[in-house]
Amino acid sequence: MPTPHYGLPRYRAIAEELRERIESGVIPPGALLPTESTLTTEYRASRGTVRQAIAALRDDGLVATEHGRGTYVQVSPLKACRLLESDSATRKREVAASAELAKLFGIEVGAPLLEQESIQRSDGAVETVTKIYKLPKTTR
Amino acid sequence: MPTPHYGLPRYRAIAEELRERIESGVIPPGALLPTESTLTTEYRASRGTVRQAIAALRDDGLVATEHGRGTYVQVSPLKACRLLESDSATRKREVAASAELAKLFGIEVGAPLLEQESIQRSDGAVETVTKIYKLPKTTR
DNA sequence: AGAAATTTGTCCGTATGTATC
DNA sequence: AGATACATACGGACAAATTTC
Repeated sequence: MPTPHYGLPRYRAIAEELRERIESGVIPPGALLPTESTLTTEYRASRGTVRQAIAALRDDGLVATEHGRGTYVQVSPLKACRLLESDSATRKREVAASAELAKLFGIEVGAPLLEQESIQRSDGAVETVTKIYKLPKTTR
Repeated sequence: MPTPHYGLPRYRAIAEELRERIESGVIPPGALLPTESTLTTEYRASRGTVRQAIAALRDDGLVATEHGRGTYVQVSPLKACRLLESDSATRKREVAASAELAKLFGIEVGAPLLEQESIQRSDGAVETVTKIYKLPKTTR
């Protein structure tokens, strides 16, 4: 049977489907995605196509794959905001905008920015450091 | 013929070979890489493997591929990254650890760290910039 | 400790679709 | 329109890491 792909490629469609499951919380951060062979039968796609879909999510940093283990859902940038509220290892401070950040926000270099830093540890070792930059409310 | 791969996977070996050609100037910036089918016969590898090698280079920002055209060597890996990514939503790159991050991760200042940056906009205006730092996992 | 099962990684070959020249 | 080149998709086979028994 041929392999036509009208519109969205299948691997992208599958990636979007999985992305929704993740972002809606059906598959929470830290949980394992269904195995490749499961997804293969679920979507009736070849393993290569499924792997391509997962690779797309991985490129976006949404998931991480480990050999022999599986593919884990990562703490996504958006959800990181919510995590900050409950996490203890979090800190807020005002910093001066770097050249890069200033350009992004469209402000002057050195202008004040609000930085929220969150540190995630595993067995005491720092695993991830998340920094969220926003404009101070006073400038809005 | 089976598929043994002692040590380095073939697609990585091919990627390294191509990287050398690029960085040594044999294939100058702006030039086209050999076509996939050419590389297929050159390395006696399947097209999928060649494409995997090219994808690796693309991930590093060393080349860019255009449908129906070919794969171009980028002007300057580092500079091109900054220029091209000014609009994209998320990007990954390797950065040198600042004093603060080095202390947190327990590494040396300037050691490589993986940074994933995510930009959230609202009506075109940058609202939030999220940066997630992790230790590079695999040996690069 | 060791064997088996599970799961992801690599590689091949083929066929067809789509964009560019 | 035809040729060239990259994109998508399938299926099969074996390798390597992890978990389970």
